[in-house]
Amino acid sequence: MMTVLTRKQREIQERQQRILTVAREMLMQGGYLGLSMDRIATALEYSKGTIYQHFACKEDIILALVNDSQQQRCDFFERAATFRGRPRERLAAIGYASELFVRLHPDYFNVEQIVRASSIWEKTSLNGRTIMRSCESRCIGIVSGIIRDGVAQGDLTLPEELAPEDMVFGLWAMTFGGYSIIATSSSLEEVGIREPFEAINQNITRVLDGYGWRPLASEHDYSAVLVRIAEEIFRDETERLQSG
Amino acid sequence: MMTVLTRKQREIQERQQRILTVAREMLMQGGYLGLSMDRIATALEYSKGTIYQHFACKEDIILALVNDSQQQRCDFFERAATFRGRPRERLAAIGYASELFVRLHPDYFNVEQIVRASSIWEKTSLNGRTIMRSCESRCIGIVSGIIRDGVAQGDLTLPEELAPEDMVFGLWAMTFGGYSIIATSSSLEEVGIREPFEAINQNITRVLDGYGWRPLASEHDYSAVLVRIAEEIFRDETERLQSG
DNA sequence: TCAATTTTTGACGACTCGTCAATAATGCAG
DNA sequence: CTGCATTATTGACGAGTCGTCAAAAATTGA
Repeated sequence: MMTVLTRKQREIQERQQRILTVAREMLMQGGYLGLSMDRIATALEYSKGTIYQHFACKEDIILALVNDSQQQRCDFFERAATFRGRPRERLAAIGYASELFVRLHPDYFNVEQIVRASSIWEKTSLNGRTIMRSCESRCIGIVSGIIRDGVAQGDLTLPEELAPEDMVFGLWAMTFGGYSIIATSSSLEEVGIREPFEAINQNITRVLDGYGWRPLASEHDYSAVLVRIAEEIFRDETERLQSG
Repeated sequence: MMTVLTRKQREIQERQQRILTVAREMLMQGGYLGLSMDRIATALEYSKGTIYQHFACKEDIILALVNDSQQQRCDFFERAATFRGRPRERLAAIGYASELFVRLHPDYFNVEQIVRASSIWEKTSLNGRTIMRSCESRCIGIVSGIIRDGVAQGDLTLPEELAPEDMVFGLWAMTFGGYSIIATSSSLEEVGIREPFEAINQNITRVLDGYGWRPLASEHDYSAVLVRIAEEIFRDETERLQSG
């Protein structure tokens, strides 16, 4: 597809990006209520009507922001799944990807929570919703695929009544819940939770051990594996994180 | 404290309740955006000013709703913790309380998510926030207490670097995340998650097994324990659930 | 009974969002 | 280059929102 864009089209694309950039800033600053179409227009020195040419409503802008990040997470997951190793090691790579993602997008879970809550979802366009759903189910598919590999290789046995997807749901719930709480709670320290990220990792390890997924954490040096994952799969991102 | 309320004071208290009732309805109907102070006033046939005599802002009404439920959950947890049995059985009682609560308040996690997201929190009054925080930390305290009992009785060993609170955080993340996803996702079935509640229970069991908390799920008939919990601690609520 | 106090009211200002006729810019054909 | 057709941009507008506050009504108590 060798489409050559006209100058106008390029301008429009660029403007779309600028809208999202300033919108993200406003959202971080003042949450859902801090994001205002008028203020976006003023900030970019366009009229409101022009902004509405790009997005049908405020909520669609927010969803676009979520989807931008969501897509990056999907990519992270896909790359993580290519790690060469036993299934549980590959799942560790997913875990690494997950944490990397949340550290690179510290605000993401705030925004996802906005979309999920408060009747925002209902106002978004079908298109945006479809993108979000497809990202979600791709991520689920990647993880459940690894679980199936684990079963196939004999490292893991699931009870009959439990589908791999049910196991994914547990991991999903723990990470989504954990990161959301971290993003929205001001005072975890006060209730005795000093290192929430580390706590999530620990607890996820326990889930997998609880399923008896070999090799267990006690049988294998997973921290060494994580070092390899960081180097082999996420070299650039890891560096970006350490320097930023 | 033998305070006798005047007729007026009783009226006011009653009105407060009615405000919350109609607000809850609106919130369920149309989310954050569906809740309007003008409409509350119209619905109750008072003027807006009178509503503002009860709550300083829209957000405080929402927080009051959350706190109402939150307090009930605290009570559930406290009652659950009184179950006579080994620590892990008492934790199972907490799990039962948790599920009972979410089933009795199917909308609660929607509302909690609204409060956590979208800059609502910042607008709430100090008073309401304090109540919510105190409920939260009471719940955490109850669970971490049970964990400490488990350690004390030799049923459970925690790694040195892990505080009981970190373990609580894992359970909290899984339940909060799971219930929130359930409350806000329309299409779990489509991605292969058929019985999300059951899946959460299963996964929590795995976490505890992963910590090696005796007796393990395989060594003990916890479903029989749950029957006892339902009968001995939550007889009324369980019935209400089955008939409602 | 009547003045002091409390409660209630709803018009008001300041902001939103999203629309849409009118205006400006651009593309294109002759 | 000119003049028409198409596309893009504008911002005033309607409909709602929240929260305030002087004025009106109700209640209290002496």
